[in-house]
Amino acid sequence: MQLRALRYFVTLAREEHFARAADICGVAQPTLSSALNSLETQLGKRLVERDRRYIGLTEEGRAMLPWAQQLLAAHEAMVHAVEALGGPLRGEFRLGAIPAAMPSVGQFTQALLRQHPGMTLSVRSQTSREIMRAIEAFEIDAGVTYLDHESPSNVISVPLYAERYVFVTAEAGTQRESGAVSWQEVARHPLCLLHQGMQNRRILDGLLDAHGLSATPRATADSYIALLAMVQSGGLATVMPERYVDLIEGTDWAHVRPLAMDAAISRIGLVVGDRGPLDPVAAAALNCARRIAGESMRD
Amino acid sequence: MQLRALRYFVTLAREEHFARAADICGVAQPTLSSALNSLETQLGKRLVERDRRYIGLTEEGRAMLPWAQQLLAAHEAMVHAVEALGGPLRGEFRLGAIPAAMPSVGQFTQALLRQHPGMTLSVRSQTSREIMRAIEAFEIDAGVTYLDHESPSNVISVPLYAERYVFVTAEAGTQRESGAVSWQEVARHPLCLLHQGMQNRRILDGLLDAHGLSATPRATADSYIALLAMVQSGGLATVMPERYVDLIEGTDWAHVRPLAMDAAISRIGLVVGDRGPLDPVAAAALNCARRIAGESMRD
DNA sequence: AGGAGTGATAGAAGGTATCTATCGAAAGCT
DNA sequence: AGCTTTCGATAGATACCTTCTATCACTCCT
Repeated sequence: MQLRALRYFVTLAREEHFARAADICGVAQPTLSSALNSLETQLGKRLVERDRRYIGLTEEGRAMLPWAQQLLAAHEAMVHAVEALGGPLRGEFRLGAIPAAMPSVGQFTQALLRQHPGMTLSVRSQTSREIMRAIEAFEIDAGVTYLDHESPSNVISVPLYAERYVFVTAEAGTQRESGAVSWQEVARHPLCLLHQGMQNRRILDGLLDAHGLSATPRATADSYIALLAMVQSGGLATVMPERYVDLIEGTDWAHVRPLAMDAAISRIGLVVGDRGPLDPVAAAALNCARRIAGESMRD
Repeated sequence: MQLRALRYFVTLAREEHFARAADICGVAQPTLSSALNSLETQLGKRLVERDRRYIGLTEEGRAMLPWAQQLLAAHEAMVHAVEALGGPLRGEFRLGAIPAAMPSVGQFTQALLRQHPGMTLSVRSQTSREIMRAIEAFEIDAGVTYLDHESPSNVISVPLYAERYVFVTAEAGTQRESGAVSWQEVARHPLCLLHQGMQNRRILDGLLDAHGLSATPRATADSYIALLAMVQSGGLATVMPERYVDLIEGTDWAHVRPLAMDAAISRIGLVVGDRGPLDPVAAAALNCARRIAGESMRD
C-alpha cells in the first residue's frame, strides 16, 4: 500500500472531484483513478462511491479517511523531523486564525518567518470551530483561536494575549469623549456587529447579557473590514477587538474608546495538535508563540 | 517514500541486525539494505550508522523512528478500520501484562477471542514501565497494568479489578488458622518475594512501610511461579496477588490466608494508546474489558 | 591461516506508476 | 431532438522501482 495512493484518496475525499484532485496532486486523472482502484482492490472494499461522477465515500472510506490523514501527517512530520536536524525548517506552514485575531498574527508570523527563512506561510481565516476541525484533520499546522471555549481534543496551547474590546464610532461633530465607555452606552447606539453564530459575536452577546443588555444590531457582517466600512460611512458604531485599532489608528474619522472589561476576558492563543511526538514545525510555532507571549507580558 | 522501507527501518532499529531484520520482514537481506539506501538517499541523510556491522541509529534516525512507528501503526489501524466493517476482526492482538495480572488475563483474552474468532493473541509478560513504553512505541496493542502509578502519556484505561494480596505458606503441621492475617505476622515469617525494583514489590514494601514494618526476604525471584516453588519446598512464605490463588487452590501443601487490606489498594486495568481516532482493535479490547469489569462488579 | 558472520554490490526478472489518447455515459443548453 | 460539455474509466507504452540470487569485502575469533 503506497503513501501516494493515500494522498490521492485524501485529496479526492476533500475535493470530491477526480480531475481536480489529480491536478492538485500533480498527476494525470487516470493516474489517480488507477491508484484508487488498486487501493480498493488491495483492501477488497470499495472506498469511493461513483458512477460517471463522484458521489461520496463509502462507509469503509469514511472509516479509513481519518487514519489516512493521520498517516500522511505523520509522514510529513517525519520528513520535517529529519530535515530539521540539518538546519532551518522548510516547507509550508499552514496557520488558521479567527478573524478577531487576524491583526495579531502578523507579529507571530513575522517572528516565525524570521527564525526560519526557508519556511513559507499560508494563513487562512476560519471560525474557531473550523480551526479545531482542521487541526483534527491535519489540514493546518496550528491555529490562533480562543483557548477557553472549545478545546475538545488533544491539543497543546500557548496563550498569546487576552482579548479586549473597543467601541468604534465615526467622529460625530466635536464631542470627543475619551475614557472607557460603559456597556449601557454601547447598547444605546445603533450598532453593526458580526453575524450571529460567529464565536466573537457570541462572546459579545454574552458580555452584554451579563449586564442585563442585549444587542439588536442594525447591520451584521462576517468581517471586521465590512464593519469598519459601515462605521466610517453609515453612522453606525461597532465593537471590535482591541487589536484592530492599529489598522485605523490615525485616521480622521475613527473614534475609538476602550470598553470597560470587568468580566472574564477571553484568552487567545496558539494551538497545535498533540498526537505522538511533536512535529518540529509545531515545536517551532510553539517556541515563537512563547517568546511573543513573554514579550507581551513585559509590555 | 514507501511504507515498506519504513517497516524495514523500524524493524532494523529494533533488531539491530540487517539479516535478522530482513528475515523478520520476510525479504532477502540485500532488499532491506537497498531499501534503506534509497530511503537515506531520498531524505539526503544517513539514518543508520554502519561499517560492516550495524552500529546504531544516527541522530536523524533517532528523530525519525517514533514518527515511522506512528506511521506504521496508523497504517495497521487503517487496515483494521476498513476490514472491521465487513465482519469480525482479524490479525494478531498483542497484549502486555504485568506478572501480577497474568492469571487474570485469561478471562479477558477468552472474552476477546470468543467475540472475534478471526483474531490471534500474543501475550507477553512485562513490567509496568515496559508496558507503557511499548504502547508508546506501538509494539503492543494494549496492556494490563497498574492504573494509578505511572500513566504518563495519552492512554485510555478501563479498570478491571482491585488488587488484593494473600499470604501463602506451606502447611506446617496441624496448625491451620484461617481469617485475615496481619502485616505484623507476615513480617515475622521468613519470606520470599519479588526482586526489589519490580513494581509489585515496591507496592508491597509500601504497604509494609505504612505499618512501620520492612521486608527482609530470605529469597527473591522475578516470577511468582518461582516464589510458589520456594514456598512449596523450602519452608518460606510469600505474599502474592489474590488472583494467583486459583492456580494453587486444592493442592495439599498450600495454605492461603487473605491479608488485611486497609490502605489504598492498587487498581489494575486495561490501557490502550490514545492518539487520533480509535483503532477498532483497541476499541474491541476496551469493550471486552468494560464487560468484564461490569461482571466483576456484580460478583 | 581458516572459518563464521556481517553487510554491500551486481545484474536480471518482474511488478508498479505514470503518461497520452480515447471512449462512453450523463447532464446541460439551444 | 441534437449538440456540446463534463466526468470518470480504459488501453497501451514507457520508465522506474523492487526484489531475487550470487557473490564480494571486510572483521573477528579460534
